[in-house]
Amino acid sequence: MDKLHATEELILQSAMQVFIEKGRHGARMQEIADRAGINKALLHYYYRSKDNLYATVIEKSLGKNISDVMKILDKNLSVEEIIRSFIRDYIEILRNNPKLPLFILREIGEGGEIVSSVLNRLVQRKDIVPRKVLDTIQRAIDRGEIVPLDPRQLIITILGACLFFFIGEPLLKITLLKEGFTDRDRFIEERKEAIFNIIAYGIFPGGDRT
Amino acid sequence: MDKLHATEELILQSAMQVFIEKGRHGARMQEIADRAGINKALLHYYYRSKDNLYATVIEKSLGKNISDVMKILDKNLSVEEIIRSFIRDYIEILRNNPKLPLFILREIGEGGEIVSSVLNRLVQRKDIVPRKVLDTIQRAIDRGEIVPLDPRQLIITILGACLFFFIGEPLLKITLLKEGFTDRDRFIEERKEAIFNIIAYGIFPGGDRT
DNA sequence: TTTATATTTAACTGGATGGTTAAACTTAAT
DNA sequence: ATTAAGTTTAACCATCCAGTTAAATATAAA
Repeated sequence: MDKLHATEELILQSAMQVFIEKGRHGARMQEIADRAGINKALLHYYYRSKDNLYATVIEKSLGKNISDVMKILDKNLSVEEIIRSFIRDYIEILRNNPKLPLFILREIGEGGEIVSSVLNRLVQRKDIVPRKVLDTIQRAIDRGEIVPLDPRQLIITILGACLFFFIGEPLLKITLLKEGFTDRDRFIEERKEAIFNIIAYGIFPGGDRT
Repeated sequence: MDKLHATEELILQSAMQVFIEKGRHGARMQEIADRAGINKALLHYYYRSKDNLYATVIEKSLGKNISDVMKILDKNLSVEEIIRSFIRDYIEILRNNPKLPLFILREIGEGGEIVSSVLNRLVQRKDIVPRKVLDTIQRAIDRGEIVPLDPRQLIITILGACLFFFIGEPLLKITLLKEGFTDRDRFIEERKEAIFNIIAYGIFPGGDRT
């Protein structure tokens, strides 16, 4: 990376960290500068304003997040393989960036002009509807390979199942996981299997549908 | 309600709204006062400081959230009935307070001293591990009524499945639900059935386990 | 009516923040 | 070596914010 973009990128990474930790209004430009090991004036040299920096961070992290999900979902595989690999790969991504999803959900949930224009720009720039996987699921339903259901309900359910451990972890640790939670990595690994098995086969053995 | 507590409660409700919308650092005391229809000095008369008000809001909303979940989970029912009623009731609660969970997850994810001490106080004050439902599930597993799995994995999966639509809605609306999402209430109702059926029976018909 | 408490007003304050500036310094390219 | 661009420093500034204050007013209770 050339020097010009190195500093720009360094600032962006530092800003992302601080915004993730402190939120948009809690983050301080001086702190971002300290984190990046530069002086504050340089933040403005490169990004002009706090809002601009924030918008760039939102755009970057959102783009990456959606891209991650789409990449995993849009594969030429059977539904079973898509679900299995999605759960496995997405949880791996979440394990490596546990704080990013909550940051994104939080900022988008909060709304505001900056977020809105980032979202609008994103939508204008490319189609982010996961059409392929929706079709794949629907075709599998038509062929009787999976039960009739709205593919979107299925995907939302899987997303939520994968995400929740990571976005709710501090709370889970004082409630559900307060006792006997000794190996986080193992629990996450088990999570991959557990989610897939529940989604695929449910929890009632050989159960009939009602 | 007596007058003394009416103002105190009014301030608290207004503060909760504003904190939910703007976050801790984005919320302004003047705005909270405006929302409550009082003058700003009265905020300090009743709650002494912004931090104190925030801590009270966190404690209140967290307490309610955990209480909601625990109340639904800790019933004397079969596993099937617990899951069915949990999904139904929890989604109803979420429908009526769509912004609260994300607020809580966000603030806890952000951490900080205030949140930590609220969490500590909460933990000291009472046991918030949902023991009963964990036992119920484990006993059903032992009896072969449901497949062997870690009860905590199951509960986390169900929580995530119920929550995600609500916390991720703005993002889902430009991605997965961009097209054909015309009746939100209907979608939410369908969600109850979809989640239950997926959890209970999975998506592969009469599927064998792997 | 008096007393006590709750509420308001309007102005103020100290500190923090995002942003700016000019000059100096450093680094990279020619 | 010179020039151009990137970076730093240190100070500054206007604005905003949480919090304060004294006095006045309103409301509730006795």
